[in-house]
Amino acid sequence: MTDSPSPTALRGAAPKRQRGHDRVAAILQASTALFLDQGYEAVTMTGIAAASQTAIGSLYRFFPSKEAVADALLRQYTESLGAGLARVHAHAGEAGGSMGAAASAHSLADALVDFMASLHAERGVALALVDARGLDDSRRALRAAMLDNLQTLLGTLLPGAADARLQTMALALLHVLKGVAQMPDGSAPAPALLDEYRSMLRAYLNTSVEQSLETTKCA
Amino acid sequence: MTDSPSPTALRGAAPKRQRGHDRVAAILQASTALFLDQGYEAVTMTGIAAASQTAIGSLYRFFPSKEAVADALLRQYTESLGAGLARVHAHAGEAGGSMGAAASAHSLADALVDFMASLHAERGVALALVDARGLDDSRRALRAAMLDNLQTLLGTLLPGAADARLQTMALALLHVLKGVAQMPDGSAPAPALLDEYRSMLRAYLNTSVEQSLETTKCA
Amino acid sequence: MTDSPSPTALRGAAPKRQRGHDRVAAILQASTALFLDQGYEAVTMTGIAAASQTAIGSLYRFFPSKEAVADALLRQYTESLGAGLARVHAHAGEAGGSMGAAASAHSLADALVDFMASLHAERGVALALVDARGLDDSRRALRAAMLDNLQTLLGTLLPGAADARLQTMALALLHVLKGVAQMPDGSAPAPALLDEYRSMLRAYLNTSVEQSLETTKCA
Amino acid sequence: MTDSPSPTALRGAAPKRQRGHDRVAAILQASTALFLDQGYEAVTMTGIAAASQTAIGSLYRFFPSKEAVADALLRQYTESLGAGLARVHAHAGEAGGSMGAAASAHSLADALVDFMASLHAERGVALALVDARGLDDSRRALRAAMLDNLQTLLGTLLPGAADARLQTMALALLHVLKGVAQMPDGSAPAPALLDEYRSMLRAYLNTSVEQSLETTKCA
DNA sequence: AATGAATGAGGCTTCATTCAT
DNA sequence: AATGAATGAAGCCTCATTCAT
Repeated sequence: MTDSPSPTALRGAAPKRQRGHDRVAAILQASTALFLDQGYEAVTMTGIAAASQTAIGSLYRFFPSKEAVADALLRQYTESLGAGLARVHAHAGEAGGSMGAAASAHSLADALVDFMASLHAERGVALALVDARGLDDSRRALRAAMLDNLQTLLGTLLPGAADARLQTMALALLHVLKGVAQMPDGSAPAPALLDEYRSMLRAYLNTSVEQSLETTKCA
Repeated sequence: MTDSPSPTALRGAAPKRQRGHDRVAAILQASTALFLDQGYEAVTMTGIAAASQTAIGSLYRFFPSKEAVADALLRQYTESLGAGLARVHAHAGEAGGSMGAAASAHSLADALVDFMASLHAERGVALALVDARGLDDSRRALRAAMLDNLQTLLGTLLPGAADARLQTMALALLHVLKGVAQMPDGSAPAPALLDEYRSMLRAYLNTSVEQSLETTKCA
Repeated sequence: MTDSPSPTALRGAAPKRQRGHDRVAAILQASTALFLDQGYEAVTMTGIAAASQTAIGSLYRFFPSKEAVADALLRQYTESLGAGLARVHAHAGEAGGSMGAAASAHSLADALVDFMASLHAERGVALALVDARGLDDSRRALRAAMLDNLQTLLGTLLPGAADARLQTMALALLHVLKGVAQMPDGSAPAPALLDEYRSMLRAYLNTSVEQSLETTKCA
Repeated sequence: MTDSPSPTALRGAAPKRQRGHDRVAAILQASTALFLDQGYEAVTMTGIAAASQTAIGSLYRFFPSKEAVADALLRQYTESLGAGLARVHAHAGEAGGSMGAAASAHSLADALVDFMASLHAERGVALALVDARGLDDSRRALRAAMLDNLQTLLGTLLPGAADARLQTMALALLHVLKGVAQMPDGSAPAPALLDEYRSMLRAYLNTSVEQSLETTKCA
C-alpha cells in the first residue's frame, strides 16, 4: 500500500528525445565494454556512468539498476542472436536441399562457429551475463529463447530425433558456442581455436546425423 | 586462563594444531559450498566465518584474504584434478597398448567425461573461480597446469601432432569439460547431458585421431 | 507553432491562465493526497508531478520548491481554518448572548470538535506539515495565526482571563484539536473517539469558565 | 533460497564486550538527541554515527538500519513508560482507597501529567517515533502496549465502564499526554502549559467519573 | 591464540533542482 | 511556455580488513 510500484514513474523510462537516445546508446556501448572485461559483478554503476560520460543520476533515469543495464544488453544481444540463427537456419535449409545430410551437418557446424565468432566482443558479453548467478525471470526467458532457437536448428538437421534429445543437444551446443564467443583471454578470436571448435562441432553433428540415419534405417 | 597446571609438556601444542586443522577444514568446506551457490563475488568473509563457525578474526589468522581462501580451494582442486587426469592417463596408456587408436580415443573421451562428472559440486567450484576476471598469478598458474595436463594427455592420443595444435585442442577440451562439471542449473549431473558431452568428445577425439593418422600415412 | 492565425486578440492569454489554474489545482490536490498518506519527507517532487500529470519542469514553474508546495497547502488550509473558526465564533457569539456561560462552553466545545472533524483528511494534512521540524518563517507565521484565532475565541468565552492564560489555553486546545483532525490510524474519523474529544473539551472549557466566574465574583 | 535471512549473521548483534556496550549506549544517547530535534526522517545514520563518535560501520554492526535504532529507543522508552504508569497506578490505588472517586480522578490527572512531564526530552522522543508513518509490527506492538497500560489505569478509575469506552478514552488520553511530553517549541516543559494540561485532564477525568457514577446509580 | 569490535572506502540509489530544446 | 534530460550531493548500507582485549 505504501509501496506504490512506481512512486516516481520516471525511472527506467524510455528516452523521448534525441539526446536521451544518444545517452542510452552511449551507456549500452560503455557497459558492453565494461562487462566484457570485468565481468558482471565487478562492474559498478559509477563505472558505467564514468565510462559513458553520464552523470550518475542520468544513468539511473534510463536504467533503474545494474540489472536493468544487463537486461537491456541481453535483450539487444538476443535479438541479433535470433536473427543470426535464423540466417544460419536459412542457409542450412537451402544447402540441405541440394546436399546430403553429412554435408549439411558440416556446413551447419561451420555456420554456427562463424556466426558466433562474428559476434565476439560486442555482443558476446551477453553469454557471460546469461550465466550470472540468480537469473531473474527476464534473463531466464532469454536463455530459454536461445535454447529454443538452437533446438529448432538441430531439429532440421535431425528430423527423426526426439524433442528431449534435441533439447539436451541444444544445451551442449550452447555451452560450446559460448566458448566460441568468449575467447579465453578475453580478447581476439584466435583462428586456431576457432578451427578447433569448428572441427569439434563438425565431428559432433556428423556423428549425430549418422546415428540418426542408422536408427531410421533399422526402424 | 591459569586453570590447567599442564601435567604433561605435550599439551598445548598438539591440540592446537589439531584444532587448527579442523578449523581450516571447516573453513574450506564451508567456502566450497558458499562459492558454489553464490559465486565468488557474492560470498563474504563474514559469511564464510559464520558458515564455518569461526570468528572473523580467526578466519583471517588462517587465510589472510578472501583471495587466499579461493586460492586454497583452487590448489586443493587442482591437485585432485591432476591426480584424476593422471589416472585417466594411466588407463588410456594401458588401453592404448592393446587397442587401436580409435578405441583409445573412445575410451579417453569417456574417461574424461566420467572424471569431470565425478568431481561435480565438491570441486566444480574451482572452475568458476578460475574464470573470475582478473586472474592473479597464482590463479593463472593453476589454469596453466590444468591445460598442461590435458595437453600431455592429448599428446599420448595424437603422438604426431604439433605442440601448438595440442595446446589449442587442450583449450577447447577444457572448455567442454568445464561444461561437464557445471551442470546448467547448478545442481544434479543430468545423465542425458553427460551422454551428450560424451558423444561429442568421442566424435571430436575420434576425428582428430583419424585425421592425424591420415596425415602421418601421407607423410 | 504557427497554426493559429489568432482571429481574436483574446486567445492565447485567457486559455493559458485557465490551464495554469487547472494545473495548480491539480498539483495541490495531488500533493494533499500524497502528503496525507506519506508524510512530508516521503513525498517527492517527481511523485507530485506524476500524480498531477504535470511534467517536472512545469511543476517547478508553478512552485519553485517542495517547500513552496507545502506552503501553498498550508496557506490554503489556514484560510479554511480561519473561516471555520470565524463561523464557530459567530455561532458562539449569538449563542452566548442567549445562554449562560456554561451552555456556551458546551456548545463551543462541540463546534470546535465538529469543525475539526469536518476538515479531516482534505486539509488535515496541514497539521502534519505545521509540525515538521525546522519550521521556516512562513510556517511559523501560519502556526501563530491559528493560535491567534483560538485565543480570540477563548477570549470571548472567558472575558476576564489574562492574555497569557488565553495563550496557554490556545496551545493546549490546538494540541487536542490536532488529535481530532488526525485520527490515529490515519483514516476514518471514528465517531466514538470524536465523542471522547468532545467530552474532554466540554469538561475542560466548562471548568475554565466556572473558575473564571468564581475569580471574577471574588474580585 | 539465495536470500538467506542472515548471510552475515552478525548485523544487529548484541554487544558482547564492554566496549560494545559503551558504543550502544553512546549511539542511543546521541540518537535520542537527534531524533528529538530533527524528527525521525531528518536524522541520518551518518549523523548518528558522527554524533556518537562511531564509525559508520560500527553503527551498522549494532543497528542494521535506522529503524532498528528507533526501535531500540522505543523499546527502552516503553519500559520506562510502563514502569512509570505502574507507579502512577500504585499511587492511584492507595489514594483511591482512602478518597472519594473525584479526589482520585484529580490525583490521577496530576500524576499522569507530572509523570509525562518528567520524561520530557530524554524519552519523549519515542512518542514522536511512534507516530511515524509506516509503523512496522514492532512499533505497532509498542503503541498497543502503551494504550493497554492507560486502559488498565482508566479501568481502575472507572470500574463500571465498558472496555470499548476505556479503549477510546485511552486513545484520547494518549494524545493529550503526547502533548505534555512534547512541548511545542521542542524544549523546556513550560510550567503554565503543564498546568493547563493538568487542569484539562482533571476536568476530563472528573466528568467521566461523575457520569459513570450516575449511570451506575440509575442502573 | 581467539574473538569481538572498529574502520572507512566504496557501492547502489534517490531526489531536489537546474538546463536546454 | 512546456517538457524531457541532466546534475550531483547525500543517504543507506556492505564488506574486506585491521585492532585491541
